[in-house]
Amino acid sequence: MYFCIVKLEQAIQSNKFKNEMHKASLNILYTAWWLKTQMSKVLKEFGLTHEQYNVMRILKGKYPEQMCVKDISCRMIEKSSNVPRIIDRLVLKKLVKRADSPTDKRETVITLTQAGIAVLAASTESVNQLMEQMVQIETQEAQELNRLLERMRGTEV
Amino acid sequence: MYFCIVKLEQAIQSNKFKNEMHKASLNILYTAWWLKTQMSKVLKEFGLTHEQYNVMRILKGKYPEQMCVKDISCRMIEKSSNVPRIIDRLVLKKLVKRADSPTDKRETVITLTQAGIAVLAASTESVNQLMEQMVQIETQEAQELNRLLERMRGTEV
DNA sequence: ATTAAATACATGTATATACACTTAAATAAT
DNA sequence: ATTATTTAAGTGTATATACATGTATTTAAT
Repeated sequence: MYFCIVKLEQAIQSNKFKNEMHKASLNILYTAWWLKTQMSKVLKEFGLTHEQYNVMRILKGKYPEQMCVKDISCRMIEKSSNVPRIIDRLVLKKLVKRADSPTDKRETVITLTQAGIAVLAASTESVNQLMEQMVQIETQEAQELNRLLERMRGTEV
Repeated sequence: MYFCIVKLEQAIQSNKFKNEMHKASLNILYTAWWLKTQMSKVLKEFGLTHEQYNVMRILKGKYPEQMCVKDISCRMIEKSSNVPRIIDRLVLKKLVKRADSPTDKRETVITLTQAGIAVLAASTESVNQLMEQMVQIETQEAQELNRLLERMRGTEV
């Protein structure tokens, strides 16, 4: 049982921020890293990486429908992920299966296997448990966080 | 000139969130990816990756003092970054120089070169410019965002 | 003083990211 | 109908991440 580093200043050993906005950017990057690291620890017990888990969750969202690679890609959190190769590894572990599309010969269609569904269910339970004990902010605070993040991204570029 | 995707639901083509907390986690991960992607576009013009830039900024914080690899590592946003190899690439580009430590033979000490300082200054200006036009939230909102992120991480595990 | 433990860094491997390029197939244009 | 364009997926390369291991050196313990 330990306390994680709360303050960004401690985490990156710096307090030289240009302004609150700059600090917020670094805070978001650090928090994302922290979230991924915590989750990866749990997923590792199931032999999964964060990205493999993400692909499986996306497939679950449409199950038992099949999904083509493009449809998975556009739902990924990190858009530049190389989905074909993530699928390669899931196929090797027999957690998903890949087949040629009947309607479009360019496409391949992917589905979870029964093993995949089982592993996903078990790992999701562990991840949810972790999240509940790790992150204890109120619903209202989470809402405000969502509002601010979307406001942050919502600017003309 | 285009508008970026504001809503998480659009960005990842899903509205199936367990709760606001779950949505906030995904929102943080997506926003971090978005920030890194935008910044990387700018840094690419200077031949830098996001991580190489981070190492150079850390070195700048102590300049003209030299820093050992460990001191750089513990200041990285992503703690699991492999700093020796990031430095390898910066050395090849002659943006930093590496020398044996006079006090501890296990250590190597790193400093920015004059070229490194110039490239860092120019790229930082571009990054700041991008940030200013990209992210237009109020100081007060940024403060609230910082508070919420640190509250989110500030839980016993 | 010698040995044991800890530390700093480097190296190795698997996976992921970022992005350019290739190939085959589908769609649009003529 | 033929050609051109676009699209879907896969491949290749450089870099980064995550983590285990190796090696030299320093510090602590005896």
